[in-house]
Amino acid sequence: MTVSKTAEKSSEKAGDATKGRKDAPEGHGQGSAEALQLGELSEQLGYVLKRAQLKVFENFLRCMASLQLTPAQFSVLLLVEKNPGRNQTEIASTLGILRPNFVALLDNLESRDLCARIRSTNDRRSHILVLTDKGKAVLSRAKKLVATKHESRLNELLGQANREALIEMLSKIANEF
Amino acid sequence: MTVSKTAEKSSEKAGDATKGRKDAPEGHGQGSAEALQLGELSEQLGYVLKRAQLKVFENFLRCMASLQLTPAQFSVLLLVEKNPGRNQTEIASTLGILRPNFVALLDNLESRDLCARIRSTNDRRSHILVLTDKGKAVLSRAKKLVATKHESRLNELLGQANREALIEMLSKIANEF
DNA sequence: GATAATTGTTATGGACTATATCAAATATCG
DNA sequence: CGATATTTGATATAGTCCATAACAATTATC
Repeated sequence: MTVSKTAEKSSEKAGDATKGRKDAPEGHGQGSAEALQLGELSEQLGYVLKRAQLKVFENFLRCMASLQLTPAQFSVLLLVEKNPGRNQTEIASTLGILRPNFVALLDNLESRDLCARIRSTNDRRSHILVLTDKGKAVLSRAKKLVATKHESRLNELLGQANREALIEMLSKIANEF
Repeated sequence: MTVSKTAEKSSEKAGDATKGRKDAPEGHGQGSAEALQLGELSEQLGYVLKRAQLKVFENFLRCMASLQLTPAQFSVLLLVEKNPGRNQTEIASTLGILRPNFVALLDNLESRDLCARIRSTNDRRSHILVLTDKGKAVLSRAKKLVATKHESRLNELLGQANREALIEMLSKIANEF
């Protein structure tokens, strides 16, 4: 497994910092005027990780605009589909979502008829979660959109092999750091 | 540059889902009882990226507990050190922080005497940013902590080469996705 | 059968993010 | 020059996400 070196961009990003320098006679401090040096920042794992995460979520939302699914909602649908019949606590905690915060998320999915809460006959405290037919259909379309417009984007950027290596490393960090 | 395959863990994570199944006679739905299947979720870039980011920030905060520096504060100090004499707008926008939100962040750093706002003589609207002596000292200690307790942790987890490859790929995503 | 624990829920506060607006200062242009 | 537009730091405010406490209903424990 090989990683091809490619990131040569000097990294610009937020804002548009590219106008013209003013070489004033240094009244006081005033370094000068353009292109800040990121310096050690571009080597900071946390910094670059956060930036990448924001970009990926942003792209995800654009890809899912037609279905109106957020990353969190998508992950819930995926998990419920894979594990039908689990209750809220199980689904939520697996996703790292606190039970109180999961309620509104589910209310949303249920109000859109994508997911349903069913009172369990075994334990009448808990709500069993299942995807509705519409939920299954929407999730199916969502998966295609993700594969087509989202993951594919990453593949052309990094290449299939690097993409897999990346996910592998991130998983390792998420699970063992 | 080569990436060694290492992440073989089946990815567990939140909660402790590893006890024993109960094969109840399926009163209604109730799948069964343990270890949810993540399924395609573990392959979703956004999912794994977010989880990794949270873990890394978490670890960063622990490492910086003695200095009470958040990732955002650390990044500001780093950037101001590397680019002394820039104004708030420049520093903030480079970090992807909106000017209004940058004010409180700076108020904090300034109240702790880590950073100073100096009214520019060239443009009396803007505040030039500089690290105080204490700010420089704290940043220096912070860098050592990060290198010692934070980055090193990543190195033993992935290996030096993979760590560099990872940061390179994340940078690429952050800048070109 | 009394007490403890669990489930879904509500209320609430904190952190982070995003927009509109403002006064002071500067830039632009007729 | 002088009117208008723009920029800078700041405030106010709203929205989202995350975290804790508390509660009623239900179940588990002893």
